[in-house]
Amino acid sequence: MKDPQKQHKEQQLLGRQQLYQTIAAIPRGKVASYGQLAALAGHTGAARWVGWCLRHLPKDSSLPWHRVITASGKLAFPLATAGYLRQCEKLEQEGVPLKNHKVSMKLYQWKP
DNA sequence: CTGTTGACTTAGG
DNA sequence: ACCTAAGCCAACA
Repeated sequence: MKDPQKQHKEQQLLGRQQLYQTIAAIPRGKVASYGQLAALAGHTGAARWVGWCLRHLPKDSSLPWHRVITASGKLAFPLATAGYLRQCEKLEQEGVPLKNHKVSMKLYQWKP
């Protein structure tokens, strides 16, 4: 049995690690919103922090960052940007269709 | 320690 | 459905 304080310390030290682990757990063909991931990683309300982390993600990261979209079902990138196009491509590749630049959260949102 | 930033979210209009 | 304003949290300078 670990000390509660130590566990809390570990939770803090985890930080991005926990978030990355959560993102990696998103199954293929499903998507999750920033706020949802933040909450699952133990940082409720830190949706913008999730965005910050992804922005600082190593270029060679194997994380399925393309499965992370906004709560409204739209991609977080502005249209006609390289990031937007890449994410769109990967999502369709995994069987997640985009209707008029939007994903149907009702059908494709990951529910753990 | 204070201020700024951002691949966000929600509530109103 | 689209736009705006305010709220939110962690990392950084």
